[in-house]
Amino acid sequence: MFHSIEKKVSSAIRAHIQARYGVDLSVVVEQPKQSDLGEMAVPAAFQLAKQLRQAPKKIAAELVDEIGPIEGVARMEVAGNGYLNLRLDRGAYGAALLGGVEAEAGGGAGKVIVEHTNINPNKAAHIGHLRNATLGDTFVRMLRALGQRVEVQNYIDNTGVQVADVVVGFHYLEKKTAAEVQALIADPAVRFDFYCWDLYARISAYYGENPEARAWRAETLHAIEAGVGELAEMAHRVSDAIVEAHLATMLRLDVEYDVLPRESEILHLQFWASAFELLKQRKAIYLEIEGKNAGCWVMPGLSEEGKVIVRSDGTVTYVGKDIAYQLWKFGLLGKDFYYRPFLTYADGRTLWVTTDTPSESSARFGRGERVYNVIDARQSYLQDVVAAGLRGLGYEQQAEQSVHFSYEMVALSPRCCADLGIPLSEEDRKRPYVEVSGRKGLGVKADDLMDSLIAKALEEVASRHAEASAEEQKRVATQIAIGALRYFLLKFTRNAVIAFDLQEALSFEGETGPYVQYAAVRARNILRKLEERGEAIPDFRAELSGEALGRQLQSEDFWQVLLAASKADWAVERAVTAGEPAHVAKYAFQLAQAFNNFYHQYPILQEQDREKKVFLLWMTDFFRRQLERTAGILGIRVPDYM
RNA sequence: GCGCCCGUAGCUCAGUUGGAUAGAGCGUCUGGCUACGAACCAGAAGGUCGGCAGUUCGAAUCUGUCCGGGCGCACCA
Repeated sequence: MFHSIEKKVSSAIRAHIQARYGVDLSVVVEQPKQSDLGEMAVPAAFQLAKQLRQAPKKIAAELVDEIGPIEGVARMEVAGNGYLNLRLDRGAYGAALLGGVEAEAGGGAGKVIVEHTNINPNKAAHIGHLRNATLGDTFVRMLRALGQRVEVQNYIDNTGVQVADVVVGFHYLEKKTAAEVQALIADPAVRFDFYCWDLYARISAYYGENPEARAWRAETLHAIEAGVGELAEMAHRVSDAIVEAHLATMLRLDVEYDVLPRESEILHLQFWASAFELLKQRKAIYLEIEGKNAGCWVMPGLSEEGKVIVRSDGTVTYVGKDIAYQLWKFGLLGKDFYYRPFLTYADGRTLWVTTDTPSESSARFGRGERVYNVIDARQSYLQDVVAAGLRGLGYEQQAEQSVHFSYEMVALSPRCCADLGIPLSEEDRKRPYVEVSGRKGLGVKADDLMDSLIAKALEEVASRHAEASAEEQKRVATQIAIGALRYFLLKFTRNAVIAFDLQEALSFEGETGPYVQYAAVRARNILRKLEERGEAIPDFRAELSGEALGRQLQSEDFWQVLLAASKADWAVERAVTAGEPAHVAKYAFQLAQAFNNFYHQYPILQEQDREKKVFLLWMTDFFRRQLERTAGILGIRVPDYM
């Protein structure tokens, strides 16, 4: 609603300026700093001032006088040194919202692929992985809210070094057979992903003290690649079990995927061989004959010596495989996976996994028009190499459409380490934050964190709703805990390093998920109470005329709340453009804040004037819908009560 | 050495791509429960936007430079 008026305003002013001054100006519409300045501000006169060599104030005055009426706009005035401030026709605006005139869903025609999570399947997920998944999942929800077709991929590196290391741990350190590992996986008393977390830290430490043990890793990697024998069998069991654990962890956060492309299939279906041929044919890489990279296939341009893609022993590097995978995502590889169903989500959607054996399934993935890779900022160099690979092959457009959706790492604050009993060196204690390290087993496990949050929320719920059943309390507490966690991870912009602090994350007050949930719960409570007292929810469209809306919206308070609530789509659209889920989180918080204020100031159910009461109830209902929708985009559920 | 990111209230962070008097949460202090449940609301204090120079009507935002911190730059992934 807001957005469509904004567009009308922009094009009307642009057309007028074109006709009157012969200048084509892209007219920007801003939000005034203070609400009493109106709903929209246009700084066009400042831009025109340069070209026309006239005072901005004079130009602005001319514009106000000469532009005819714009639909939906009640008044236009000059403010400050030359701002054009606009005030909307409140009655008409309210009537349009009441009538349910909603913005046309206008996503792009092509499919967008978002790849996120991508955790090595060799140990439990930690908070860094949660930031990745929450950012990716929220961005997916944002795109879908705008009507965009989106495919969610979670890449599984099930044949890599990290899986190999855990296998080495089982085989060489613990002397376990594949069958024994399988028994461990099946043992309900063992958290297998937690077990591997510790084992991975142990084997990493062991390599440090016994460098010769790295030969075990090489041997294991070969076995995995060949796909036969005890070690390969074990790798399979381990990675499959950990993938299931990761999916379960993510499901607690309401994060779901469409397909799991796996490294093993990329290997078996020879994706690399196809990509290698392309790269050679189109001369995107060359065989180095001298220097330190002699004997390697190298991609030029990124640094003086270039980036090695194929090693002198003929094996391909990780980036090389990533280029092949990226080509597949755009449908440029000339090869495809086979797929089989992996699991079915509660809403009936199927999660597919790649396979190398031909199957009947008609599932098809990839062929995206635009690809977002949610990967942390430390890998930006490698993402640049992948994009350079596409360019080298002549796929300039696809390189443009490959977006490294980067974010900074989650580290631990020194205080948090102390709280968790993690010993720190003298040096680390002075740092602003300490980096999480899987190799050192240093970090906060995702499931542990969620458990702590749920326990804390449960205390609060139990103290307020002792009458509710234990099961119900648990459900509400879980929704609150997850809301708190997702909001916490989303409220920072992507390039801020999060110095994770347990006490801060456990907070349910102030700018938090529960604050947002609470506002929506309060709105619901009003409507529920009304019905409990035997009153029906009024037929808003029948009872509220345009005049009535205009009358009620004279109140600055009411108008501001309604205006804020009507901007949900506008906020999401801007956030998508900026690539910042944090902007949606901020909007949700501000909306909740506006409502809490309104709620406190106006006792709606006590209102005696019928028109006003109906109006206030409508506002409440409208607010509730908008906030629930926005919370949903953030992946935050609204509990039945709090 | 080269590249990227960061530096804004005591702390943690926003700041609509160059606009109006720089904002929020936490913390501190003051006040508010008649259930539309206070996981809330109202108010106060708190700033040389790291420093300097430049670009222009106008800079937290752009450029240069310096200071301080972080992360990358493998025939690892």
